[in-house]
Amino acid sequence: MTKKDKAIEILKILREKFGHPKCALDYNSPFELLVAVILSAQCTDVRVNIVTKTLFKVANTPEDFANMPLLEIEELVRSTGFFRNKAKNIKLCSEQLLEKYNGDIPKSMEELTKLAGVGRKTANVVRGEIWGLADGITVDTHVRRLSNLIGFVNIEDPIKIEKELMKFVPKKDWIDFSHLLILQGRDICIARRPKCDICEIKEFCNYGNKKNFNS
DNA sequence: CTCCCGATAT
DNA sequence: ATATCAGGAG
Repeated sequence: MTKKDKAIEILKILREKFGHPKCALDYNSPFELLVAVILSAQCTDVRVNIVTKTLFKVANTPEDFANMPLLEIEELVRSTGFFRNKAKNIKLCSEQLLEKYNGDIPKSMEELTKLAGVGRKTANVVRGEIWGLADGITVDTHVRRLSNLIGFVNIEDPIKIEKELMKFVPKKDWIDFSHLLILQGRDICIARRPKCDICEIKEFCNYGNKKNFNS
């Protein structure tokens, strides 16, 4: 079975399980999504949503953050971890958006990844969510883990993983592919304790096929 | 490569 | 106690 066939089968099974996948981060504007994704680095979406619920009542535009004292932003985002970096990046990114793009979010990958705190993963998420654009595949910690366990790749670098996945995952499925692997990663293929015994895509997974690492 | 870093599950 | 959570910058 080719990797492409495997990917298509997995997509089919996970679509039946999860339906049409959507971003788990709460937001009401492209800018709010951008901030939420910056905050989501090494932090659960559940935690990010708790923080942004309060944060966006205080500030939810580039102007708001550009004018807010850094220490105040730090306190508001503290519980997401890496809070000094994240606060600094959100403020700097807001200033960059105002200076270069009149407060709007640029569409291109190149422009997005030049913004403070915005790497390839964040840019992929924003582009896919806001405009349905995908000239890349979002590779986060879940996509990386599952791609290796399933046997799609045998590397750890997210950029290289993305390039490999793009070779055989049908382009029309790039956005859903990431969403669905992330959902399966949270639900079943948990890093600490994968529930291979009840995994719906076990038969397509190198790891789950070898042995039943259950409960 | 290292550093950033709090909350949570195990 | 320790690994892990929708990573990015220097």
